[in-house]
Amino acid sequence: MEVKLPTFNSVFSIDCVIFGFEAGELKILLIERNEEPYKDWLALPGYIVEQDESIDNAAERILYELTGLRDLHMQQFHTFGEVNRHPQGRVITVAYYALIRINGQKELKPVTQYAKSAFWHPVNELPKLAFDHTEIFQTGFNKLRRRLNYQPIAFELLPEKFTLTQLQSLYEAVLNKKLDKRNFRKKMLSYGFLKELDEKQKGVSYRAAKLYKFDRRKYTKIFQNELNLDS
Amino acid sequence: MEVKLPTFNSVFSIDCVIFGFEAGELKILLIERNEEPYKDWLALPGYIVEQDESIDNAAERILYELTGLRDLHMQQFHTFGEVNRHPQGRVITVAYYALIRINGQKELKPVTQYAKSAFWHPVNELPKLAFDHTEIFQTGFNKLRRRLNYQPIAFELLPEKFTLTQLQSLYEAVLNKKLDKRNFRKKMLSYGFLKELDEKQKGVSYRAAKLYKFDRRKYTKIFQNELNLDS
DNA sequence: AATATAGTGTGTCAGATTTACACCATTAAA
DNA sequence: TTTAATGGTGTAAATCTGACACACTATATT
Repeated sequence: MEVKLPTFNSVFSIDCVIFGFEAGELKILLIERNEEPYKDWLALPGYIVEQDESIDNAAERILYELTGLRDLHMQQFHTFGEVNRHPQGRVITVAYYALIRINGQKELKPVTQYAKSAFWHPVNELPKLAFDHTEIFQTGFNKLRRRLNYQPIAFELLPEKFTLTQLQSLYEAVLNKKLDKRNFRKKMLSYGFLKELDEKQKGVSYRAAKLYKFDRRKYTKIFQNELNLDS
Repeated sequence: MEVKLPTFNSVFSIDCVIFGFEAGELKILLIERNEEPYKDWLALPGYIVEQDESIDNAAERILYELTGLRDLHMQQFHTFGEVNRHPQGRVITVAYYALIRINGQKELKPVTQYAKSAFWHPVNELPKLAFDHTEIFQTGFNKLRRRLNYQPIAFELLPEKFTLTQLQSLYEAVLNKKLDKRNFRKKMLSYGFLKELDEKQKGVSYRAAKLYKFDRRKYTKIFQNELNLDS
């Protein structure tokens, strides 16, 4: 027996909180909207999910269309479903987050006309955002903080080769507190998944620091036995 | 300028993973479906969200209609959005979880005809469930495990007055491993939010254990300064 | 009354982890 | 050569964790 699903005018969307780290500051990706409602406002990159794509795929597509960025590892973190969160009807949105190295070269260029531009903005002093995007951002930021403590996500925000000071300042930016240099280094190195390179920092006008990189293979070897309770 | 939202035949639903603890065993609430598809199968309590209710409200309503339970503190934990997770069309579902004291008296009685019955089932040896509900359950169970370590959720599963042994066996059931009795007690008591009562267990044929209760006021006082990163 | 049964309740020590804390080294620029 | 800026390092105290065993108490059984 076939039973038909009820047909409602319900719309699903995706919104993305994309974190980057640049010049010692944590930033997120914003777009300038080119569509009503909230035309000309700043907003998180987000749009409507199509009928025939999974929400994970939708997240990737939408981010690409609005910013030109691809192949990020995005994870959903919360779904926002208040009745009046969208002025034009019922829209439930699934929020995703991702981390990315901000790369001077990589241009941010919307592929659709729904956004006028896309750009990085420091997470401190965020302007007012469209819809309930300020709340969505805040929830995502909390998630990021929490995950920083038990997942190797910091390395996705840094260049491939980085100094311990850069790593520490990233932790400090995300957690919003000062850490002790010696203790921080001792602990990070004790994990055993940082690989010390034979290279040093270049172009600084003071003693150059050693460069390290994150050894993902070692990381998984070390932590393969721990339950993955992340889902 | 008014812009109309596109109209898709998208359907939203809620599914609930409700945990209870009884006779030393962790259980979840299942229903027997009375509707196609998957008529007569066992499933998590779940149904479709209405146009004019928030998803949080929908979760409460749906659980009530299918099981007769009300006023649980439910929290969403994941949204499942694969294209073909529902055989009759596109249905995206937001999964919620909650913890509850299983109370002998409290009867489980569906209010709607969509379920034939509702009952508790041990989380070990779960039968095959309808749709992707096995995966939803598994994700929720992982979430529960993780939260047990940093949130005072164990107490929602126990009677108001409980013994330390009961508390320990709950932890053991959720984490699925044996804990050391002396260390467990030392640690729990050291937090300072367990209130020792002047009462003892009754009706046991061996030395009666002291009863404790969870002092939520003390708990919040102790942990008020810690960042609440739970959202 | 004696005994069996079943679970309660308790302390210590070793090892690991966390925290606090200050100074010399190196490089480039002035 | 001096200054400015950051890199890099060790130790000791305090705290936390994990391993480990036995006497106590209440009831039921004989």
